Amino acid sequence: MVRQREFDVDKALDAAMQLFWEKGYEATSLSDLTSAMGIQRPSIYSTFGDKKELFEAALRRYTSAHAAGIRAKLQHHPSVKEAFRVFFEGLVEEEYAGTGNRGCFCINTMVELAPHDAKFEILTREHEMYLAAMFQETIEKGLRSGELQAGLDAKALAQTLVVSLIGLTVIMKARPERAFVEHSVETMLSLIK
Amino acid sequence: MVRQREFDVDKALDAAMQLFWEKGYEATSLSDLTSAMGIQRPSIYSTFGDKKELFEAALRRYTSAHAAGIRAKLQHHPSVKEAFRVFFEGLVEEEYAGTGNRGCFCINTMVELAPHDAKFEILTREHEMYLAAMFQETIEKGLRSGELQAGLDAKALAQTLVVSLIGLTVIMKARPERAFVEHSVETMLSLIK
DNA sequence: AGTATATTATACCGATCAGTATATTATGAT
DNA sequence: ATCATAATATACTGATCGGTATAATATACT
Repeated sequence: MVRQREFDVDKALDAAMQLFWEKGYEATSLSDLTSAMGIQRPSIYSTFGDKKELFEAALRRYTSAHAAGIRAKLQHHPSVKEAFRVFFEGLVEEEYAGTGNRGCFCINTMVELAPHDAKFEILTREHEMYLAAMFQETIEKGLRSGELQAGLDAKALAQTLVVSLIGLTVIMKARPERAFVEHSVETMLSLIK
Repeated sequence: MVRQREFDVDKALDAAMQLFWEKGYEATSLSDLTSAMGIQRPSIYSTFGDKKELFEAALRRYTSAHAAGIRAKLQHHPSVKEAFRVFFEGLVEEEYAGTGNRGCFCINTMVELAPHDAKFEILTREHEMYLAAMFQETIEKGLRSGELQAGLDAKALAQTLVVSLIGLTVIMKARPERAFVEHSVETMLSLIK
């Protein structure tokens, strides 16, 4: 009965996500978006709404993929200590390997939009809280298995690791000497005992 | 021989700093700046150069004041542990007291500009390295006085505290429950032993 | 085949962007 | 008092911004 959409909504949203992730909200123009997404301006508006709504959709796409990725990494090793070590060291390795340096889309948004837009304050907070909950679950698993020493405060430690993760991600944007972040990672990991 | 400037360069730069600090580079327009600085557009260009140069001057002004402020706080207490405790707890108190929430201008710049502009990558990195050096000096003072236990790695700890400071500052933009950051601060401080 | 409907492409909207040309005004030396 | 100089205020530049009106195009049902 009607003409059907010619582009892949998912692929288009992914392209928008990549662009917003790299450049942020303000610095990304509608022209940038149409080029990257391979569709025309009216298609963006009819499918995703205005620029802010598209950004929100892109961020939601990012956070769910990001959370799923971290969950997978934390479950990859039977040892909780080893899982966290591989996770944090992999984070550093990833940032220093490539030339690009996008960091975390959610953290970028926390800095750029959360202080001026309640919707993104909530959205980014919820993501970080979700990460903290995953970290806490992982630590509690280590406590149950006896790998981690009893009496360790799983919640406080999980929250500390989230703060560290954010700090690491942000400082790497300034490209400090690798030893700087490696020392920090080592010290952080020493808290998981 | 010539007409003299009618506005206070320092006051104008301070107004620009406040604005860039609050809104970031892209979201601050020249019109915003002329309003806040109380001067006309050509006065900005003749005195400070273009928007990027003005931003750089504002950031430099911020980083020197910021570093001096932190130095003063770290030297305020004879006990190193107490000095760090007061510093970090004051940081949290400050953010949760007011309604506003600007965080740190340098961190904002690390996220917004450092990944795409080498000048700001260097500038922000140098500031964070300077903070790390101050932290390290403070820790070494505690080692010399015997307050801190011998064998403690002053450099690694200082770097970790800088990462934590950044993480705390950023997560507070998402306004998590205060207990979240307080737990993190407590855990961080436990590393200074 | 004809028609209703939604997607597409083009071109446009007023508003605002960073930056500047122009002309006026104020200063200090002669 | 005149003049050279620089700071000021106004108004403008072309470019780009986010968003949309319009018209052409393609589909699925009758």
